[in-house]
Amino acid sequence: MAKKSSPRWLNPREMKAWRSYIIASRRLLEALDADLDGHDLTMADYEVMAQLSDAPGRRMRMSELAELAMLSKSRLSHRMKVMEKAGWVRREECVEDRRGYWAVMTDKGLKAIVAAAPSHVESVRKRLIDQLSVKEQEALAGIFGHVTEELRKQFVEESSEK
Amino acid sequence: MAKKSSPRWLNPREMKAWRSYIIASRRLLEALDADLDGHDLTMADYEVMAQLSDAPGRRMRMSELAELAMLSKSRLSHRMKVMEKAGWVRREECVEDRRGYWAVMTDKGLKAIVAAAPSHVESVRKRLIDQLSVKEQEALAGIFGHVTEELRKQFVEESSEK
DNA sequence: GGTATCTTGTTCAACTTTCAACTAAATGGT
DNA sequence: ACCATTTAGTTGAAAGTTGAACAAGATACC
Repeated sequence: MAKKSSPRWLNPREMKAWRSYIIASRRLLEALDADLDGHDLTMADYEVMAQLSDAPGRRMRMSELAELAMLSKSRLSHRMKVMEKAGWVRREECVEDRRGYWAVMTDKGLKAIVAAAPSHVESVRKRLIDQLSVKEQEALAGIFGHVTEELRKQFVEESSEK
Repeated sequence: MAKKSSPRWLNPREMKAWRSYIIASRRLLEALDADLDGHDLTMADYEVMAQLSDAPGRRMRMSELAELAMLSKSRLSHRMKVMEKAGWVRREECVEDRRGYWAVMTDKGLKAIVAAAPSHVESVRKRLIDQLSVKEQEALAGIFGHVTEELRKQFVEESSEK
């Protein structure tokens, strides 16, 4: 953990890459969230609903849903309570594992996500995807595919060291 | 606003670009925040401190700081209260504009950011920058520089259309 | 100078997220 | 069968964020 060598500051090219990325990402997320406002959804809730709508029987175990939507169990639990109150989802006890629950999307929930999806996709296009050439789309996928993989490796390493 | 045409769903290439990006971004932010944990900083607070440390006299008006750090005035106000309690910043009344305040970084605050910076930069390198070739760094800067610009344009358009 | 409007920054209340504690059920070893 | 450990999921309190409302000072126009 100790730092012996002097810090390797970012050179101008590296700095530009990093700052461009971080600034655009925040603005992009802001814009996408704002675009979803009319549908009473945040990006996080949208992700939950989208995953659920894709699952067989439109149902998924809470843990798996949390995993896919990249939320903590606790956070998902709280959000589910809200969405349940809105009538979009329902929780069912799980027979195979009596500790667990199924998150089940209701018809009303399906209607909500189906209503929101086209405008969300349009928003993703307008704010990002349609701004990029095919080459750039491929570069984006390449860069971040690689980054994800590397983060996973690093996570495993860090978990095992001590 | 009305949607006449059927939604233009993302094709596989577009989908891959979008998903890779959004997933990696969330994981990356998580990792960077976790790396800052030891210094009692979040990315948002780090940004505030970094901007302030760069400003002439290590002081900046609240509004400008909020702008640069991409926080709402309200949010900055709350964070400042916390950081003030930690002794990292101080607020001074502004003589030229009596409505306003200066956010001023204290020596203790400077020490804190100077202590955190090398490990944060190392973290940005390890998680992102050092994973990329020069070409990829340039692609990243190009893509997101362009995206930022476009978002700004769109924002102006949307503000003016009633 | 008077007054309408805009800007600065804070505050309060509602809401969201995090973190640690907890219940209960499953798993695994002996 | 027993007990320790792990896993699923929820809860409640604390911390963080948002957005509207607000006070007070600046600006602009007549």
